[in-house]
Amino acid sequence: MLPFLSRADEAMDSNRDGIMQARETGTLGKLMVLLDLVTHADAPLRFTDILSLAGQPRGTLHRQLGHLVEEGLIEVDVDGRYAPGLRLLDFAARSWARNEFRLIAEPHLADLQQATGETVHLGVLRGSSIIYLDKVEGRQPVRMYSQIGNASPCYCTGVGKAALSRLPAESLANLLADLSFTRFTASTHVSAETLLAEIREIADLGYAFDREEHEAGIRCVAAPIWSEDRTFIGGVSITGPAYRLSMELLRQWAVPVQLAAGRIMEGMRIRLGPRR
Amino acid sequence: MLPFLSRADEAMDSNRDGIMQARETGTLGKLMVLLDLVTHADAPLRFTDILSLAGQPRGTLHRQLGHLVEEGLIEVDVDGRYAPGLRLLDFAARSWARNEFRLIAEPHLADLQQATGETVHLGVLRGSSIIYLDKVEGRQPVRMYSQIGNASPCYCTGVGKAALSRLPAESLANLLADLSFTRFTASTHVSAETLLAEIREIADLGYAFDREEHEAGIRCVAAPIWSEDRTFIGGVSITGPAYRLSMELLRQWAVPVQLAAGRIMEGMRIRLGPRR
DNA sequence: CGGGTTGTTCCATTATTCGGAACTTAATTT
DNA sequence: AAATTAAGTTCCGAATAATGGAACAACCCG
Repeated sequence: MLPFLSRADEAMDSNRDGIMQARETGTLGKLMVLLDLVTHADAPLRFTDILSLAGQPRGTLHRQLGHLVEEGLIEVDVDGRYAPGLRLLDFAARSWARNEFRLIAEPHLADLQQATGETVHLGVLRGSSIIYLDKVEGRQPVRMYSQIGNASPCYCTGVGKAALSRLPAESLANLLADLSFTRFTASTHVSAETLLAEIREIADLGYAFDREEHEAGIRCVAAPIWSEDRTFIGGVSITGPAYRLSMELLRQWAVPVQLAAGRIMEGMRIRLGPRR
Repeated sequence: MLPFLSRADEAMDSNRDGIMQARETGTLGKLMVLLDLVTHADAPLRFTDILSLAGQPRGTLHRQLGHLVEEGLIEVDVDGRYAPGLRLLDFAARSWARNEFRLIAEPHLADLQQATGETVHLGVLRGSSIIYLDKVEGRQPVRMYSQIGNASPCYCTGVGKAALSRLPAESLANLLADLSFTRFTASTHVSAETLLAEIREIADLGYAFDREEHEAGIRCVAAPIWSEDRTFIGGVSITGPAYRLSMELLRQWAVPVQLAAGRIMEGMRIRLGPRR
């Protein structure tokens, strides 16, 4: 597979108590759990905060954080609070700049934006999250990094549900089994049953809606993008405010979104060569 | 210090042979060296490429890469080549979105852009690199991530040289001693002596120029931003094409750039509280 | 088919991490 | 101001994970 392809069905190791489980990668796994804690927090965390979240012995945690700081993955402020480090930016900038999937999709996203005048997103399924890889807005200069790179749940985003509709049955079942739902709005799916029902519908139609399920007042229509072997799955979407995007309009736009998705898949096939 | 503050004088561990040294952080350090190799490469690397670059035994390297892949920091394509992983994006998006320095500087960058019509950059000194934290362009929608997050050398960028001019003498000496110069254009500094001479000048003037030293045809004027204890150092700059930005014009803009830098420092002081 | 290249697995040795406890420092209460 | 509690740091024997050499498998390519 291309560099942007990876197992779309890997499980996430977290539970509801805030205590995170180490992954099967020894030392690295434990450190990444900490990095996750620090980067996902709403504000810089103090040592004790992390201590209770990580459930590690004090001495151990102290050294682990020290190493992360030493490497620039985490930074410490005057008050001894831990915040994400800037070295992460450098890593990410490179990861993004050369991502093949993004490069292939880029022109088609621009076309779609031109055709509709609304914001276009490109996302990839990673675990049970959608990671947004690109965004093309109209008019106003984009607030960079605004959405790009962010991981959003798959069960309440258009791209997410579109992606799930192309997941092999077994992978989908595993993913749904481990999924925990958070109600963001009145229309957010909160059960695997209703979600699965909609995913089946989407699989037939070939496109998905987000009916203000993630953010009140925001709708979108999305189409899936997948590799033949289904190891790589993502999607494109058109997003905008509900007052401007009626469900009727979204239904009309399902066609151009699917066309764009098709062209991107075509581009992938060319890059991949005829053999696959 | 604030979360965005960290030792500005830490040394970088790399040498010219392409063999990178492990840092003093045990297992993590070794893995980060690998991640550096993969993210800094121009194209996905094959196992053997990394083998020669990293100078590790095959078995060891194999396991290390396996762990990085397992954690999503690196991804493997069909041909077994290694590329940066998308998990890095998620980390970085959060690191960026909540960075205090950037948040404080944001409005002043916009003002500066409005006043001059040219591109404004915000950067921070990390080791001997400048990491760009923000960018405000005129007109055209920004190509996101384009510059943001990128690490550039300190000795050939306006922000870099401005930052160096505020580094304590000892830290500066250490940094210069370890610096290795790459000639990007005809006017790039390639010796510590000439660089030091210019830095002394900049320290007096309070602003720095980039006279097409990093990229031919691109000039800039920059002013330093620093915390009182000099543990945090960065800068703002106005950048643009040489044909439009005469040296005369840049000299005029030195004033607004310094004013903007001053206002950002003021903002930092308020955030930090009166005690420091 | 044969020979080189590339990637993977195994396992005894070695180095690192682990984690309890003692210790220092800072903040809070009496 | 002294006493008390909380917060953060250091230490070191025991437990664990990383190391790296070598053997093994897969893949080209001529």
